[in-house]
Amino acid sequence: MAKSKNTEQKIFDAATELFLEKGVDRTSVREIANKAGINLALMNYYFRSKENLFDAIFTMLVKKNTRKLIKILDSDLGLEEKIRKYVEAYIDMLTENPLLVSFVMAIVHRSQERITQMKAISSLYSTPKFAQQVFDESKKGNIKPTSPTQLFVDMLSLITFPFAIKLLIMDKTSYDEAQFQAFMEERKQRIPDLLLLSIKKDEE
Amino acid sequence: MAKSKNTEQKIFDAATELFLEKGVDRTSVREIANKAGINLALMNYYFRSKENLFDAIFTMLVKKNTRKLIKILDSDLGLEEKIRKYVEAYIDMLTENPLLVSFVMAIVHRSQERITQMKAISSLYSTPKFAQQVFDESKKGNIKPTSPTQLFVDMLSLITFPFAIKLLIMDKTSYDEAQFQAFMEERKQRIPDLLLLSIKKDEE
DNA sequence: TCAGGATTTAAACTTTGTTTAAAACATCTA
DNA sequence: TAGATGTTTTAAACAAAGTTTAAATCCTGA
Repeated sequence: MAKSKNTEQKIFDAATELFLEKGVDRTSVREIANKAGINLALMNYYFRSKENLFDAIFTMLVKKNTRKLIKILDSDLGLEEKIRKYVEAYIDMLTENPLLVSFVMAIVHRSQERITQMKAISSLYSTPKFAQQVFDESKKGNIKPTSPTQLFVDMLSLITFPFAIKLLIMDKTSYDEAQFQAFMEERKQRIPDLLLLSIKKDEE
Repeated sequence: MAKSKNTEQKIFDAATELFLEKGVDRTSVREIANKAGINLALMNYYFRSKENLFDAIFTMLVKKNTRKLIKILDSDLGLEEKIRKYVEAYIDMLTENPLLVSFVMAIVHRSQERITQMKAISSLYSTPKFAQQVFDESKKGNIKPTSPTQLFVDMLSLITFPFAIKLLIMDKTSYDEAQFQAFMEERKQRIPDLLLLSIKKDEE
């Protein structure tokens, strides 16, 4: 068990590094074996397949980087502050881990079916507390009657999609890296403002 | 040239059908050759590679399906009506062509670099007229001072991203296909309302 | 008509991920 | 301690994929 754990870990670490560096598709199993200093077949021995290895790594990365987001969503903060904190933390997270974006895109694109089975993803998008909160505030008349699902999808879309089309935006606007950062920084204000405005009760 | 055009077209058509049906990755070149009734090597003769063939098909599909969208964006409609029409047409388009979504995701994921070079995509997201309009209305004081880019990115995100995470949404909400349709139908109202609210001048 | 370019073919090549079967190693029990 | 048993590692082969090659065939224009 001692040495085996070691080998498994070596594969996991080497693959993580390579996947992040060059993307999953452009990383071959032989390369992983090389970098880990192990025999080619061991990858299939420990992880059943490359796809499986990717899942394991992806789950780890998501778990590691989204704890904070889930905590915010499940906290007792008021709706406004919760949304502001969530948007900011999410944008920070994707800015610091640009590869998570492409990983998510990889999943979304390559195996929509599988994405719903991944617990890490699943828990990230499970929002009972947030939904309840929106529901309660609607009922109490503090905000407009609002579908929690629509609101949450709005929020996710506004946060995530711009990262997915980052190069397109940079191309169209001639932004450099720093300007794109500033663009996303601006969105930390803009998105909550937009969302809060949309649920704000009409003055009567 | 007569027969050749024919062969090229046969490859193109067979590949289009297969790509749409099973996705690019799950379609092999041999399958395409089979379906087209041609020799395996002809695919590489006419299109330099499978990747290239995909690009050609993708460009065709985008062109074919986005003419209407571009027309709306370049029209002389007022900002409000333009946004409403655009959102509706875009959602209709993605609803009718679910595969365009996964095609876009495939591109976004697999070759961000290349996406900016694709003229079809590029023209879809080139919005000088819309930007000018937002700029003018801002200046005239008809709407809040608004960054056209931010507004356009908001709009695209709110329209497109939900399709990308469709299965996730269906899973979380236990929607069936029809309910998801209704969900997107609702967004045809919701998204313009949201966007217009965000640019509406504060009453003083 | 026939020379030369375009098209088509069969076959092979390269690189993937994966599997196999035997060897090496470790561990536990009689 | 010796041997059996299960785990880990190895080298080799496999199948499927995209691509390339080189020869054969077809077509066209002088």
